[in-house]
Amino acid sequence: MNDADLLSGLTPAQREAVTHVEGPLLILAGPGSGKTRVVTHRIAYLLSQGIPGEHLLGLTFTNKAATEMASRVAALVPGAKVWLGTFHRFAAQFLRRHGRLIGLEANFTIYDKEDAVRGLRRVIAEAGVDLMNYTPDAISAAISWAKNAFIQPHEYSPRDGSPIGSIVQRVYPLYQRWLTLANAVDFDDLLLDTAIILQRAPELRRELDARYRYVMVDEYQDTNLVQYAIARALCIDHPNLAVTGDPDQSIYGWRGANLNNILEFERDFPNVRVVRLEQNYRSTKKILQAAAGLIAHNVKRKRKDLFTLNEAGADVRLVGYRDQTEEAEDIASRIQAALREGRRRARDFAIFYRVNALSREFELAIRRRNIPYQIVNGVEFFQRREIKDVVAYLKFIQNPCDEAAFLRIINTPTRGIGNTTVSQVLEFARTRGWDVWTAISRADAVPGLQSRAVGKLAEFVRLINGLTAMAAGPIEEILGCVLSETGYRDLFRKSSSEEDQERLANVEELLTYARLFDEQHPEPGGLDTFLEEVSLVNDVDAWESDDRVTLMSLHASKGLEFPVVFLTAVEQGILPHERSLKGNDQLEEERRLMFVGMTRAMEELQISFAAMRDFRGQRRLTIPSPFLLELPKDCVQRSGKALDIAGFSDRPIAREAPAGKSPARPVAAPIHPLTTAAALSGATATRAIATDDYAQDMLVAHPRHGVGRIVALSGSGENRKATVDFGGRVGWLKFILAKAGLKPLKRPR
DNA sequence: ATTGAGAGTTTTTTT
DNA sequence: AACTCTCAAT
Repeated sequence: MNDADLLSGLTPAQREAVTHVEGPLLILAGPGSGKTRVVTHRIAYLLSQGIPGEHLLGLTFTNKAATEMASRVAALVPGAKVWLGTFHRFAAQFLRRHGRLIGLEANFTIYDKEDAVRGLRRVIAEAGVDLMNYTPDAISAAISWAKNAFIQPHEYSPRDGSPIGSIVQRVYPLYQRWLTLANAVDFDDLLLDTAIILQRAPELRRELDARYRYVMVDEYQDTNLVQYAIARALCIDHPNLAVTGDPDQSIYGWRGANLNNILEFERDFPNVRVVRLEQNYRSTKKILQAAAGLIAHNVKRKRKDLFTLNEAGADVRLVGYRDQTEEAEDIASRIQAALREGRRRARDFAIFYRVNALSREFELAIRRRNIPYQIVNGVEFFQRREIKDVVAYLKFIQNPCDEAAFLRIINTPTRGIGNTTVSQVLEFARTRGWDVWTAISRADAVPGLQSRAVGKLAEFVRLINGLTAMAAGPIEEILGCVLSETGYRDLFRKSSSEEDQERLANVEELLTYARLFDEQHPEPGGLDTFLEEVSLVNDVDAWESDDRVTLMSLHASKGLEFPVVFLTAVEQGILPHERSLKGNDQLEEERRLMFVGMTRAMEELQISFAAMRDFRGQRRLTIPSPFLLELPKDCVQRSGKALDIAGFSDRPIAREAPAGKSPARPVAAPIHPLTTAAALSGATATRAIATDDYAQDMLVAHPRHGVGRIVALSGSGENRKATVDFGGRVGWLKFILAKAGLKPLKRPR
């Protein structure tokens, strides 16, 4: 694509941003202002100016944003080699290479919050710290806060008289030492360690600065101090930092995002070029007007004048329902009616809520009507117990110092190694300064250990050794062996409980995921990449714009757009959330959150609340959110009887008949995003059909060896291989399916 | 060492 | 209401 094509169809402001090459650039981009388009076109423009792709670095907050950008850049400049990804991924890759400088081996593990809190618990217990009445969660949050504020263990000092502060001061260094011994980092460390290294190793910093001449940061308003430090470190010799952001869409203050980073960008980079994108291409006038009216109530804000040339559109609907059931049913009915009349497709709709826990009622109402839907829910899949258990085996194989993984798998499934044994081993490890693996490898040296326990531990070590031998192979194969070797598979096979069947289904989904991964990463030794991916992805990233109604939290909605949006449960205590009522800053963040939600809507927006809501098993009367009173009246139409109760009826209430019920139409059942991704992948479609007939755990017949059970599968197409367990003398054998003539006997289950 | 019952706690949002 | 953790019985 040539320059003229690149620049055609851009407004003067957009063009100014796209053609800016040298020096710092700040793009203040309102919602729906074509920001992504500007960023991707700028990348294409830089490339067209002869700048090699290797010199460009784009940092985002979600993988989704990164993927989106990458695919749009690829469309503009096929084959462009630009590094686009999240801060956390960048940091993880950086630490794989340079972590040694801070005591991390290349095979370090990334702990999620659950792992981190578990470890913290242990550390606290071992050190005998009195938590007073604080929970480990609270301590963990405090440590996380410190890390985001660029405070290292030895630098931490509590504010005078802060009880939690003094606990943190004691625990933080212990926790950090525990992580180091396990060769592990938590999410915050990824960024913090990277920033520290860049600070301590000027040579390396210079090298990276020179390598990444042009750095771009998306959603700059969400950066915290540490991310700021990283970006800054890469832009000292070559101050070509281009950031995009919108202070009004800053909704991650609770994660340490520092709004000052964007508000003071002009001070940090005095000769910055500032470009404002204030024209909205997404929403109707009424929607934009309502959103602008709301956000105008924020005091700490740079004024921005949003406008659109789109048509006025319908009024924003404000509906008060009796309770959450009526709310969910009415919304589902409206969607159903629009689908029935052919006015809309399912993918046109989105339902937003402040907390994920509110999704259930909507899910039920929508499912009842057989409307296809998709819940985009945090990190749900990889958070499930069975998934984490199986993945923990992989983690332990990759990094045998990983204590969190060890604790998770040592007795899962149960193998007769109980708490006492584990504690003795860990204690032993501590006194010698050994990691867990070393300790269990020499279990016979542990004082006071029963001989039975020693035997069991030796067995465990053998199991892990066996698995480690396969570590360089395909992930799907390793997983398959984990399942059969640990007895996990038998456990599931024998069980008939609903719960276990669901677990089995999840594990199988993980296998599919692994298979897809293997296909995309054919080179051996992808285990660390796989684990990194598993640790850093979330379900939002797997979100497919399939033809389904989308249910998601307000936070997850950022960056997306939908023709019709339902913003639900806008009640005091929910939006704004009760834990955000304290400070004005927090209240303003909640208001921004609502602003973000509203501005996702293109054509229709409905905002609702319920007069009664079930909460923690209790039914309570609610108070409508104060934000509702801040909506400009002339673009909002009110309805619903609860408005009377709520004292909103200063104008006659338009009663609308609820959308009628209709015979259910057969539509696809909702499936998990990961399944969707797998089902839609081209790789799946082009695979040879025959090899698809084989599945994990299937019984097969071999002409010579007789009947065996498939332990693991790997590879794809003609190269798809199966590891088969024939039992007895024959044991395990590996076959190329296309050639071996294995006869499928029976599907598992 | 494992299991099950009862107690107690939880929930904001996400990399 | 749902989940996790603790403690006592097997």
